[in-house]
Amino acid sequence: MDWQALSESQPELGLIPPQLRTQAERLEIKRGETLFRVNDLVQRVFSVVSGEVRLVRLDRNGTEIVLQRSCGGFFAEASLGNTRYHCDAVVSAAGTILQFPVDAFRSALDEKADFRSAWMAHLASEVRKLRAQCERLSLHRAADRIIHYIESEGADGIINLNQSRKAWASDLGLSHEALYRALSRLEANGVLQIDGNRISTISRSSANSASSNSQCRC
Amino acid sequence: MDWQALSESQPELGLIPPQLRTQAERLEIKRGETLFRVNDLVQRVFSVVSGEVRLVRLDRNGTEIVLQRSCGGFFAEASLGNTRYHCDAVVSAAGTILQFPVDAFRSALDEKADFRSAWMAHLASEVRKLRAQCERLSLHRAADRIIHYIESEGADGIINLNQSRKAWASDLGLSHEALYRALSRLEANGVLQIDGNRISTISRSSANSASSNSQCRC
DNA sequence: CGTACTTTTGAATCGCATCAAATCTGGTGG
DNA sequence: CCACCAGATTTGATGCGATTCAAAAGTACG
Repeated sequence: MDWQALSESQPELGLIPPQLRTQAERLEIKRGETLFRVNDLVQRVFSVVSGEVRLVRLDRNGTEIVLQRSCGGFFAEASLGNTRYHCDAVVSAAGTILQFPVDAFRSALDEKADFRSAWMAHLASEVRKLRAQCERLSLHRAADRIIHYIESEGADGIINLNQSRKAWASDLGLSHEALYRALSRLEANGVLQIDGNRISTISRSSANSASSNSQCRC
Repeated sequence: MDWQALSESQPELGLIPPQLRTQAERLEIKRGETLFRVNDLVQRVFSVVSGEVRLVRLDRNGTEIVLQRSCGGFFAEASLGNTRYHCDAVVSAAGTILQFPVDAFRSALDEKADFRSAWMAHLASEVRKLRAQCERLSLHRAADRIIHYIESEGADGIINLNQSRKAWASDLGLSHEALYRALSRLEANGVLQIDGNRISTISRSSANSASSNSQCRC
């Protein structure tokens, strides 16, 4: 398995120690397939390489509640601490995944101090990113979400998108039409400079500091 | 310090080992105060007991980008892995916080296997909750977010709210008016049963399974 | 060249935010 | 106990912005 190439697209795979790598299995997944179901014993840890996997829960009426859509990287990390799953994992777009035996994963975390701290750093970084994404999604205007994304995910107000605008729109919780329109409006208003996948904010001379008058969450 | 009472309102404080507890400091915080700034050295780890703290970043025009609003529990967990902060921490509602020396925190994680796995489980659980919240916030209709909340945070379609509806509305990324209206509409339509803070979904006999025709994120 | 997908623009509709105001609630002090 | 106040809860009216449906143009790839 080409861990070099894999780690470039999925940085968290770079954390995996050599011994654990040898126990990884590559798996082709087809749309509609189920990787695990509620109450199944946790026996593997999964990472999406390509395609999409959804964690879903069915309510009493059979309505699907999506808990997570994963297009890359580990998912259901909390399963490491549980014996059984609390949701189903369904493939929503064909692709490939990696799977590790959960016992080997757990003992690697126990024994390898390096891996352990790398894994904790990975989790903490996920938490940070997700918190920012929640704040972004709670903004109501498309333009605000775009600016928030650039300022929080980019560097110095500049970002290089590594995904299509349609996928970005989905990240931002917007329809792709809304994203396209907001982008061109922001460019027309001189707020953004757009050059293909390189998008940057333009600093206005009238820099008045933020008001910070918004309501508290609690 | 009354760790018993603290752990009841902030479960993650229950993880802290005795030795680390002795090094905790309680701190009263006032609105407008700054706990740390960008590029400050990471010297403490913080947990909100009451009030609200925001992690913010200022863009080139001085506009405030909110990365996180914390009304309880640890915040800026990623600072444990960094030497300097990447944002400011500003008090947006007066209250009290706990602070731990970061060195003591790190060595406790190194030395105490129990604390370490509890902390990893805490982080993984945060990741799970935040992913579900992101999915929830990417739903467009108020009713969908409410149902999603009940099904993902509650048990068996029943939830006991431990916060005001106004605070819940903020969690859901809705105005409180929109939440009130959606709740009474759902109750009138026989979808929800509302009894004070106990809210439950009602299973309809016409249980047709989910369609799962929604677009992929990628 | 054809196919599948993304990007782009248009028009109509829907749902939520916002502003406003009234009522209800719990807690404080006289 | 009651008056009072700060919040939370509730209802109404209005406007805006995003979704949705539709369709055309651009683009990558076999």
